[in-house]
Amino acid sequence: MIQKEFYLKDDVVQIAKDLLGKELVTNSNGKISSGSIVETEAYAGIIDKASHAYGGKFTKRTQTMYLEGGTTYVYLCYGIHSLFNIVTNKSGIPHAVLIRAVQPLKGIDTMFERRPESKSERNLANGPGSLSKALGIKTIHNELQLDSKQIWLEEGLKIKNEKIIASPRVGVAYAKEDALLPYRFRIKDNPFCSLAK
DNA sequence: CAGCAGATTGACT
DNA sequence: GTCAATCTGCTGC
Repeated sequence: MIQKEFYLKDDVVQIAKDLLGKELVTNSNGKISSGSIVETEAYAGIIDKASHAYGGKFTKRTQTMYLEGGTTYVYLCYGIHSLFNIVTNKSGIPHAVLIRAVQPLKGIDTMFERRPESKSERNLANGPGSLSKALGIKTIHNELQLDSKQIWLEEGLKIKNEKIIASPRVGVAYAKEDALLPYRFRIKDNPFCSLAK
C-alpha cells in the first residue's frame, strides 16, 4: 500500500509521473479487481485553466479537490461517465491527477461483467470513463481515502524515465495556452493506453 | 429559469 | 464519420 506521504508532495506533475506503473485496486460489491496505471494527467489547481478549480473556483463538485492529498475525486462527465482522480498536495490546495487508463491485472472476469460491451482486455479500461466502469468506480466513491478498504494503490512496477512519454492533455482545448502544457503521461509502447490523440 | 458545453463513450449511418 | 446520452455548473435573459 502506498504511504500517505506520497500524495502530500507539492509537485502534482511529478506525482502524475510516479503513478505510472502503480496498481490501482478496488473492492466494489465484494469483488476485487485491479489494474496497472499506464496513463495519467496532472491538473495543477488554481493556476491551471483546464482544472475545475481554476481561479479558486469552489462548488459542491470541486470542493473535493481542496481536501488533503490521498483522497479520491470522482465526478460525472457528460452526465454519464465517472472520471477517477487522485487528490494531491496539502489540504486547501486543489491539485489532482486524472487516471486515464489502466492495464487489467486482477479480477478481469469481474471487469468484463461490468463492461459487457468490451471485446478484449485491450479496451477494457483504456479510457477515463471505461476504467471507472471496469473497476466499479462510481460517484459514490467520491471523497474516500486511498487507504480505505474500498479503493487503494499498491507499489506495482517501477517505470524508467525513458519509458515515460509526456504530451498535451486531452479534451481541454477550451483551456487556451494551458491546453498545451505537457501534463499527460503515458508508458511508451503500452497497448493499454487510451485511444485519444 | 432556460440554454449550453464539458477532463467521454458506444451505437449507428 | 456522426451523434445521442444526460448531470453539473456557468451565462444571460
